[in-house]
Amino acid sequence: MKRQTKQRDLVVTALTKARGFVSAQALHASMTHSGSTISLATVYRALTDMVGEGDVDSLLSLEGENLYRACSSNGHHHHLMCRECGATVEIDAKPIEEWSRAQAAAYNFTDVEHVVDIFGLCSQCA
Amino acid sequence: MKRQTKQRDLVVTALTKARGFVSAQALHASMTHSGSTISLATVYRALTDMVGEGDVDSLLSLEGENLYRACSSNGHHHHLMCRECGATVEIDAKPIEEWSRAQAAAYNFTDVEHVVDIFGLCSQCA
DNA sequence: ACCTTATTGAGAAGTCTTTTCAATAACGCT
DNA sequence: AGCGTTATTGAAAAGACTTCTCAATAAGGT
Ligand SMILES: [Mn+2]
Ligand SMILES: [Mn+2]
Ligand SMILES: [Zn+2]
Ligand SMILES: [Zn+2]
Repeated sequence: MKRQTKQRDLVVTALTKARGFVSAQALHASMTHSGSTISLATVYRALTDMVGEGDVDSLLSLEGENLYRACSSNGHHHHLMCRECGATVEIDAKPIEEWSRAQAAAYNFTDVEHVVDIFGLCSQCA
Repeated sequence: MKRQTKQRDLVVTALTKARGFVSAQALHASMTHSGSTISLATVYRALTDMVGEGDVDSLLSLEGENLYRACSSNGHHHHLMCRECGATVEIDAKPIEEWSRAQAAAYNFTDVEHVVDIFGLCSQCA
């Protein structure tokens, strides 16, 4: 059975305090800076579990690094993210969903999933 | 000045023969299998250069690996790709471009770029 | 042919992530 | 509260992908 540990709680807290998407390493660094002695491996494990349970969103940065965020929206949605500070806006995109489905159907692709994210500079970082 | 080498030509040839998107490592493996003694580093260098010159498209797989393809379309476009065999369909997405711009503007984001790719199983792999 | 220097091959190194395994601690039970 | 089971942890090793280093090679202009 799944156990509730201090470490997992700390990861949740730290992730919630983060402004936007953060990497596992950045999160671990900030936790360490705050006095925690949690290991990097445990941060990775916690984030991976949370993503699997749907409590946390993840996406690949343009550099191929996994970033994580405790999103407020529950359902499927997309992101507009500042590539400088990580600030993130959650956006619904019904037209995208339709478009994606239509394209897949048109070319007889099944079991489809789409990656749709927008990266830019927020007004503060611009 | 840029020099034309046998190795670069071989990479172009191998990439063109590939059905869809392939990783640098897969491409190198297939070239090696075909008798070439080109080094992996050179394959990476060639692909990186070609992407920079706009002759080759690249995208991040869902696992975070860089994949490459010699696309037929010149301009900006997106991809519907089989996650099993790499087979790829190039798709225009005017509505997506508009939508992307609109979202960025609405939230005062500048210097935006979007990642829009659809992954699934092609009819053969399904 | 010769010279200059961009390019190559081979391996080392870098970065992100997962795995291993012995030690620890969460939680159900008494 | 005490106990036993076993999920979880920390630390280090390993794995995967990519880039870098540097001496040797070869492209291409003269
Ligand atoms: Mn989200
Ligand atoms: Mn393309
Ligand atoms: Zn910003
Ligand atoms: Zn396929």
